[in-house]
Amino acid sequence: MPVKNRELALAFERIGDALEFRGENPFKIIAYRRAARILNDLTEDIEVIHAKGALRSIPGIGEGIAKKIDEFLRTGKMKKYEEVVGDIPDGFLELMAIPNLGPKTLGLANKELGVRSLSDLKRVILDGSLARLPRMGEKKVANILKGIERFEVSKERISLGEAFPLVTRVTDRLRQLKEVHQVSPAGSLRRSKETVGDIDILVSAETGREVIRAFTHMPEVEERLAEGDTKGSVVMAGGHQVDVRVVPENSYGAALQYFTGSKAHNVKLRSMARERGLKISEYGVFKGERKVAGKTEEEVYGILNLPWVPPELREDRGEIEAAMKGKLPSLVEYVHIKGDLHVHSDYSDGAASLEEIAEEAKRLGYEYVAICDHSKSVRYAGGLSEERILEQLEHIARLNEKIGNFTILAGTEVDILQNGTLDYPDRLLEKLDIVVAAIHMGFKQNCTERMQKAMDNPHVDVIAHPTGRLISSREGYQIEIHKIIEKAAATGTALEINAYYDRLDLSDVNVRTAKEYGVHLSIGTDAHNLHQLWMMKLGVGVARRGWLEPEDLLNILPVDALRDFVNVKRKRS
DNA sequence: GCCGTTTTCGGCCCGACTGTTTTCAGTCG
Repeated sequence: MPVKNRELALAFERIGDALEFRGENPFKIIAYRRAARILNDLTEDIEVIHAKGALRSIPGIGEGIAKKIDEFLRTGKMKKYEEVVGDIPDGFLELMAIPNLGPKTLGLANKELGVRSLSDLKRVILDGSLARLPRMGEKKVANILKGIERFEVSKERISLGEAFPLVTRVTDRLRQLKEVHQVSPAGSLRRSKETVGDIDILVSAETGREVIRAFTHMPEVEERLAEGDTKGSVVMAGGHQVDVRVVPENSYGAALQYFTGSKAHNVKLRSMARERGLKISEYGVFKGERKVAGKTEEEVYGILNLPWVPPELREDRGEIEAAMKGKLPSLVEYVHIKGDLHVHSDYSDGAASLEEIAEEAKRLGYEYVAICDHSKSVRYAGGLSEERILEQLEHIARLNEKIGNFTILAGTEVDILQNGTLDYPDRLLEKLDIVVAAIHMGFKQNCTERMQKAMDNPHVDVIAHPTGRLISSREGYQIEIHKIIEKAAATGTALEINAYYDRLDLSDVNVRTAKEYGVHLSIGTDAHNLHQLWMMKLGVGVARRGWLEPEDLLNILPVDALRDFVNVKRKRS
């Protein structure tokens, strides 16, 4: 994300928090938070938009916020920020993330008891003074204390790749119950968001009690938080919360729509409904007292004259406007994928042999798989010497003759060195079917220029994990992603959607920007063993969140067309 | 603070749950 987009988003987020804490007009708070979200989601650099004088053309950015953006970009400061956030102690606003403790209570504790930090808060709980404030009591304070415990141990959101297998186990189990009609994950997991908060699962059934009981008594359940007739909530082994809700068949669609979110998408949908004299809730769409839709999601969208919107698009990033105009993209699907374009074998640091990988890829229904082991400088990952990769090349050729109806593509994940040259010479690269290039060392050293230089090489077909981020632990290279995308467009180089669960790099928003620049994308799992090949599904999720249609992806090409793509760039020079 | 084929002012999504209340405020999703 462009650096100013991020800084402005953070500033508006903080202003929103501060205003909430100060008990300001809630709609003003929403406006700031909306602006923060818009800046996070923006595919363009806000400085570019500012230079064009087009700030006000962004929906959700009005006169006030446009002025503040302008002030910040010109002077590096924002008066409003200093005013409302300036004198609040560091870390105080974060206390609003404590479950069961909201701005009102925090504000009260601050005003009446001088609470300014987490340790202050604990003190006024323990000495009983918080419980004596108006509308407070023993139980409320006990809940806040529980919230603090969760806050302190809170593993933040878990990654999609960890949540996915967990939710599949639960939904498979629920489907076996005779009371159950339909089962679906909901929430951010259904939207394929890269991280997931609590895991929500929706069930339609005639009676809820037995379903909930079966769920809360699954062997993996560590703690039961709630166990009613329509809702069950547990902590699973590993500390992740999972909620199951049971609804009757005739409101399943409305409930699924509701619990899938995102919040911003739903808010917009509801406000559209209101303009038409309709009311949407998780029970259905109502005209006065009369229920007019709710059995399926298609019905809910249909009553607003909209086509069904794929869950991955439901982020209020223009999908509702596109749906109104009949311009929703027809998104790529997992069944379109003909091969995995980034897999490691036991030649470098992977666990599986070429034979095993080919067999498994074939079983998954692919037509090809690209073996992209590390190059010689990446010692810690068993990078291949030039002799060794030539051996591998011959090995692949022999296997391809043996296997019918399937192609192993000889590739490499060649390192982009500190000076921007590649770790193998061109005379070697030209022997390979596909060349994926990546940075693994010197994350802070002019990465933008190095990648640009690499893309100028006619043999480089794909840039792997272009930002280098690790979701759980690392920010990524210091790069200007827009320059990378522009260069990819100019040189006919594809950018990777690395589907490894902790990477998902490029991210959804960057994928969408790349598409807008006409860049092709390539999904690779970066799998280091057979089991990890399933993560292609995560990559497809990111592609769909980036609005990709089949033709935007290399992976949907038959093998000959894929070779054509490679040759076009090689012949250019 | 944003926004407008009913509005440039007066709205802004909706409901459940909980705990504190004697009619409702706060928090959550």
